[in-house]
Amino acid sequence: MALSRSSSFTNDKIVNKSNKRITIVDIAKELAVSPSLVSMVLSGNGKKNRISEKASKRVTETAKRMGYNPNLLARALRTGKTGVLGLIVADISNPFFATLARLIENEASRYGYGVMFASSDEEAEKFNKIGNVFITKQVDGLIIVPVKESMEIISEWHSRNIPIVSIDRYYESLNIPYVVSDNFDASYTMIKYLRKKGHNKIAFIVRNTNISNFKERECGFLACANHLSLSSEQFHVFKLDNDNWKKELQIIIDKILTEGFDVIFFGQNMLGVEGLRILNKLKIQIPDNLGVISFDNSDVFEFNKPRITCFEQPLKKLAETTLVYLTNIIDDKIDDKQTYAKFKGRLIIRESC
Amino acid sequence: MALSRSSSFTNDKIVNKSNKRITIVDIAKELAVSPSLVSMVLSGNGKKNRISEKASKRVTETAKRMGYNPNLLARALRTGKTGVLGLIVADISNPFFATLARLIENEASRYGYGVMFASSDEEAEKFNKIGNVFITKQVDGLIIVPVKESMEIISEWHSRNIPIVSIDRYYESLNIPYVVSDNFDASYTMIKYLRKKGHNKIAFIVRNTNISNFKERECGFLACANHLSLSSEQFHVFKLDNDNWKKELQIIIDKILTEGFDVIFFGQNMLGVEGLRILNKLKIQIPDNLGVISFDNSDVFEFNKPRITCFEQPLKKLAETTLVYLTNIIDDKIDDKQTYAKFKGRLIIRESC
DNA sequence: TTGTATGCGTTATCAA
DNA sequence: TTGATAACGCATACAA
Repeated sequence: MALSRSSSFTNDKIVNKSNKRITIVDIAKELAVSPSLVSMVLSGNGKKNRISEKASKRVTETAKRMGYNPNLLARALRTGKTGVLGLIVADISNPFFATLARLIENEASRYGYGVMFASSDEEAEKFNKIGNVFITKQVDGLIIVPVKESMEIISEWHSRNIPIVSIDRYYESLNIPYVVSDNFDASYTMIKYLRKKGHNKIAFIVRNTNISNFKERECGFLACANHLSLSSEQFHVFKLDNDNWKKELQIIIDKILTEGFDVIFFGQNMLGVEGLRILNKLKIQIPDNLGVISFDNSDVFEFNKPRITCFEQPLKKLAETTLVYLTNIIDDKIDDKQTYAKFKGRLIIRESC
Repeated sequence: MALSRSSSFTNDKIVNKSNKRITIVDIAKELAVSPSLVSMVLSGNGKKNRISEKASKRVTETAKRMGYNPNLLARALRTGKTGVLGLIVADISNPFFATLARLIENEASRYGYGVMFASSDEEAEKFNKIGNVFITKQVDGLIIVPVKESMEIISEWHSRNIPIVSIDRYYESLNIPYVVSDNFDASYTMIKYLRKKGHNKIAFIVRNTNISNFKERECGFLACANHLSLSSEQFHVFKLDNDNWKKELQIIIDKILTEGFDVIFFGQNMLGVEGLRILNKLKIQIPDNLGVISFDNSDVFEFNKPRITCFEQPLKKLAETTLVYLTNIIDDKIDDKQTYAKFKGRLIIRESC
């Protein structure tokens, strides 16, 4: 390969010397027309600018022949559009977010966007830093999973007119479009199911944070408990602080076991997986000694024995709608105020309760 | 913070109204110096260009005061460096790649790079398209997981002098740096372990492709079988074509069960998970009726009952080394020929065999 | 329907 | 040690 003198590949270095990148100017020269004409055609605005069919054709053809590739950087500098979206999740290695990321990737590419990602680890500081990096890199829009204490950060971005859609979680008081599942309904449904199955003493474990999704799960839980006239002995909410939550979880589970709850309701994917790890280690018999139900689906819940009943979020819908919203904001097609979507998920009944 | 009027955050809106983006020209005017001086200081080349301490300080200070943010697009257009890396994995929603992506994200950010990702779904066509999008977007480098039939595509990119590091898989004949685990050793180790446990008839399931990792796993398997003088009845390699592999897997597993193999060796994470799903559905007793061992670790393998013995890859090392290589190539610090790293992983012994 | 001129914000070259 | 000026490649308002 390195020997063939005539191949355009192998000559790259040599060719590069004489032959810099092909630009619209080169094409214009070749055709003896103006660069602007070429630009209009090649940027897809030929029709809009009423360029003649013939001229258009000539341009596109020689562009192809000369091996023209638009310099997106130059275009971006000029137009302010990079064609890149920024995605901030809590942790891309968490299957929940990885799945979400994949769906978002698919949708984004349908609209011609690439996506940069980064993980916040649920830390506001990282969240802030990442977002600012994205903004500095001039992403056209941001898809964010808010974290604890991130409201002001997001608000600040919003005030700079960065197109943002919040996914999975949201801040009601921010006028930022959001796409979430109906966590209230989900909790409610799950509790009703537990009651129907005859469970009498329910332990609900959730993160101690004001983030919408966790809060709504808790509210759904409490509302349903209230609606079903459960006494305060029949249910309890256990809250985990973010730092060192694994240790706390261990302690809470010990407590739950000694206090004779008959079912644990994990308020999140990660809590469910980690909780299950602990329960398995303790060799707790599920569902005989203890029922288990968890938010979010996961391969783990399917492979654990017994398989774990859970509530699956409609991730595909979330991703789809998020991109509809975001592209609309970017294209100035919607007022971003009060735009939101809430989708219902589904209970997947298995053997754990 | 939100109350302090002097904070740069709260004043942002007010500033934004009257004030378009602050550029080095604005700063230059303010200080009555030339834009080039400002540029030199702000781009960190002050020392190199022997700008006086005093001038440097004045520039940085007023830049901060005026709320200057460099326009990375303009810089990128000028320098040709975007500060973005492109990552092509087979599927970001696959926990194996999601974990890898997270580790790469961490490393990349240490070097000041952002990362765009996309999934090839093991399809050469998508792989090609994605990579070209990345290149068009002028990423500074590419981290790729090659797929079947992707050699020429990669070679073409390489010939265009795109910095590339291949991870997890590689093409020997391409002079492209790669970072992989020692798949040969892994297979070898696993088989030796199986033999030691007394297994006599081993079914090895792997994808039918020439991609390095799968090929080496197969070679390791065969070499070890040979080394241990296994007869041809004592082992067999089953190969799956990519399209519709799930159905094929089902058929192969049926065959394995009827032909009385006493252990299945899954040559990949996904095969292991899907295979296990099938075995569980058939209510096969593991390890009594059939032993199971798989490549790659996974939560599923930990939660399945019995837990699945597997071989874990040293993902962190892969990610670290990949970024060392890639940044070196980008900075022209190494000759990219014949640079590679192979790391050994570890066997995780559990109850499935 | 086409062409001209200018700017996007930086950096790099050269001269002072 | 600093400044003037020319690119980087493209898109657009305006003129023809």
